[in-house]
Amino acid sequence: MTSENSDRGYLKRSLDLLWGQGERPSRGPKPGLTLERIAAAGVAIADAEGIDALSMRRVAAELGVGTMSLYRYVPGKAELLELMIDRAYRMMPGDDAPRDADWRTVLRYVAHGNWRMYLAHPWLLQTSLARPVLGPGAMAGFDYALSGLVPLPLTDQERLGFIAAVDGYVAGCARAHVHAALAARQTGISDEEFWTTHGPLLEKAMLSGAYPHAAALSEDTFAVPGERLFEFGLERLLDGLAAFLAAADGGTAERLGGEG
Amino acid sequence: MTSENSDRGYLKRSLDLLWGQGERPSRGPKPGLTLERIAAAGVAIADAEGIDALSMRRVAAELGVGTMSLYRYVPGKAELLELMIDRAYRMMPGDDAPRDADWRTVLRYVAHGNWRMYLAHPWLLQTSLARPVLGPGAMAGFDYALSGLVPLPLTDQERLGFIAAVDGYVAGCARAHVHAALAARQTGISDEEFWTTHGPLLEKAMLSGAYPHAAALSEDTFAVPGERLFEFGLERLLDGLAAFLAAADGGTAERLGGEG
DNA sequence: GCGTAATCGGGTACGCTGTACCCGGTTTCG
DNA sequence: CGAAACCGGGTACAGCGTACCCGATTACGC
Repeated sequence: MTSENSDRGYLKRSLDLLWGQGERPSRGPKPGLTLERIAAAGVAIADAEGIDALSMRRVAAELGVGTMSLYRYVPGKAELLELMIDRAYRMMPGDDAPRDADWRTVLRYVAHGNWRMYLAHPWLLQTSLARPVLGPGAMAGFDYALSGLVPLPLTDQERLGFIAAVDGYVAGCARAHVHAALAARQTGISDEEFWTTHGPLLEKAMLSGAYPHAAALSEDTFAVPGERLFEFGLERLLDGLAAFLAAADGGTAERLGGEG
Repeated sequence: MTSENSDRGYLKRSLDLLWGQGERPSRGPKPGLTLERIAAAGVAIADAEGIDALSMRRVAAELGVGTMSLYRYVPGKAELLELMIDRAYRMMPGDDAPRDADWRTVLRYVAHGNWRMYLAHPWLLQTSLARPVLGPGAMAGFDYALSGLVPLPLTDQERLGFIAAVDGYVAGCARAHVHAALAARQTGISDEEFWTTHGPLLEKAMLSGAYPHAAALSEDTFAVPGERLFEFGLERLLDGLAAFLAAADGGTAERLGGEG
């Protein structure tokens, strides 16, 4: 992963790729590949075998071309990853997205949709992007979330605040959840097996008295599924946003930004 | 990054390292290094030069030893990373942590502390762990957060829900913020420069009509600093948790788990 | 119609990575 | 005082991203 990319043209090329600005030159043979096919192949590999299995050689092999041919379409692996990410973003909003619904329904859908997206493409949370991807897929998701907030008496900065809060919460929760799920797959050790094997060691640490509050927890505390934990916090967050809305309506809220 | 670790002893060794279970054997020369020094060197490199600069050779060079000597102390790079992560976690809770404070003060401190931690060690959010680290540092932070929730009339699962919600939110927000900050450093392009250079392209996309709500946003919408966005959402989340607390007290809440 | 410029496909090679394997020197026990 | 156990680390290998280069292919200008 070459993230030390000091080429100043890097970003421009990357955005051009994302937004399909490259027009075919007139001369020369026709390209045998498309960005679509390359990105799709990358996503398929990352989904099936994990992000570590993604290499330029592997993608090229999947497409039945020479490794260096990929560089005719993509400046480097970083840009390929950005294409893959924006492609994954395209599943939001889905066909089942509620339209013209109230803000809470929309944000809840966005949260659940992103959650599903992260579970379907765990590598989304394992990548270390140089800059958050600003491609068509990401824009569509953002615009949809925004559509639910337009009728509300908020400033634009507050609307962004609502979306950033939900997106941040989902990404953080999904990260924790996905890491736990990947662990089971990669090590071949299930959660139960993990606890039966290593419970004693951790229990010894508990009994040391260094973590009195954790030691006092009931046994089934960690038995709650990650998804349920996610839902619980999500509803709390939405409640908090609702409370802000009420306070803003009543004039008692500390507002964010000028008039929207 | 070798994450395809199918060795079933991997986890055990890793936890043993984290909890310092390895007793010195009687025979043979004394080790010239310690896990502490190795982890500290790794953290120093990752902080200063980014996670991509972290390699076994680089760490060994930093310590003035041969590359392979590290493998006398650490089974592999993955375990080194776990040591580094738990070491970073140790800064939470800090010396300024409020003790015996109300739950909101404690959770707010946890959130801000984790935020500071992620900004100080951005690589924490770029790592793809096999399993969330369960070392002494992480436990101490968890126990502290828990301490603020003990007096509340909640089930243990709800207490976990509170902490998971805050931790998740902070991690997600910090991830977005850190990626943006790293981008500026790595590409040498400031945020302003980015927008002046690539604003036109994105503006063209806006004017396409595909993103009507985003296009209608006022110009200063994205001018709000990431930290302020973080604070805004955090207070909303804490408000939502407070609302749940009130509802639980009033018996109108949908509870999580059995009796705590 | 044809020379030529431009582009595509991709082979070779370089410097980097994690780490398996092995050997020699050092320490301590029986 | 052997012998067992352990430390340090050199060598080597497979795999990575990609710089550089060259032959084949295409379409434009004349």
